[in-house]
Amino acid sequence: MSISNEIAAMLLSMLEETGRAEIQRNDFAQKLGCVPSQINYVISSRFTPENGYTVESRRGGGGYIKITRINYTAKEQMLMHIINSIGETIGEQSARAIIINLNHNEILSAEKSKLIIAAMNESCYKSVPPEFRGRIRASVLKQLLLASR
Amino acid sequence: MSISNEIAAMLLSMLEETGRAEIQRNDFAQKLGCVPSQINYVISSRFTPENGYTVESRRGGGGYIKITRINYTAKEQMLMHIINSIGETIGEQSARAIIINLNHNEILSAEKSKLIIAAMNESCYKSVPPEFRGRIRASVLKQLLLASR
DNA sequence: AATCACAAGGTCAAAGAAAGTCAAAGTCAA
DNA sequence: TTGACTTTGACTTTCTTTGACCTTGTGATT
Repeated sequence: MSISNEIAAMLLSMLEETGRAEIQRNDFAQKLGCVPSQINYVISSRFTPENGYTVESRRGGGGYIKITRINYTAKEQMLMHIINSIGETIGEQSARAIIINLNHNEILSAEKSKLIIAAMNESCYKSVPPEFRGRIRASVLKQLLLASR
Repeated sequence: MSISNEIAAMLLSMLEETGRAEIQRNDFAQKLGCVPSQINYVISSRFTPENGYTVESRRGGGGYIKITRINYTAKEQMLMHIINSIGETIGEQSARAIIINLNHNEILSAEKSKLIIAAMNESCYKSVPPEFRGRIRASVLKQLLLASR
């Protein structure tokens, strides 16, 4: 298990309890035995809007970093919003993040999520040159999401 | 007995126990006395969708390779049979026919069928030269069927 | 008010750690 | 003796870890 994963797990468990995670970067890094900037790395690689999180922070004395889960009220609109936000091309990891997030928000059932994730698997696109893969993956994802309503 | 067979046997025995095998490529290769890339060879030659396996992986620190196998009930056998009957490439109409058929035989729910049919839509593959389309469609279909149980 | 020191957090690029790709070379049975 | 399957290793891509340096906020001193 990598340190980044532990950091993420720690933050997730805080989010679990109270719906938000508020930390002081240096303290937190110290507690987990890593350099402070690694906290930023973890946040920017795992607690993205795509993953359903927002992040606020403040510098200076008494500074902090606060992570909250995005709470979508209109679920149907969220789907459309997400579909529209998908660009011309997408990678397996990002696609996966989107699906997991939708599942988290109960917009996609576990079963459907599983299917869609399967269709995002890189192995599906092996037969085509790399520069094409993201484009097709994006189209397939959009079609699947549209059909999932 | 070739090394590749030993690697496969090792993975199979892991799968036996829990239905999934998770390894770290370099460690595993070391333990078995082969070069890391041979693990990829074994996986891509033996743990294919046609054989009922799905593979996920991550690179970088803390990376891994995870193999899962489907269970073998009557319906799954049926599915595997179908998956194996799909060739290297498939057109939208044939794909659609297969799915509708599976749905009629109650092997696929209406909801799942709808999703899979959406992913077979020619419009998904427009961004890629025609000669590639059938191939990707076939891989996507196989993955989806595999994940549909 | 202007300045200064300190206390946060932010950025970025280099180095490290894993897995993926590909093609050349080797093996072996038909 | 050819053709399918294996083995190997150089090179690539992706993800993580680290640290030097930057920016911003707070409070104390002039």
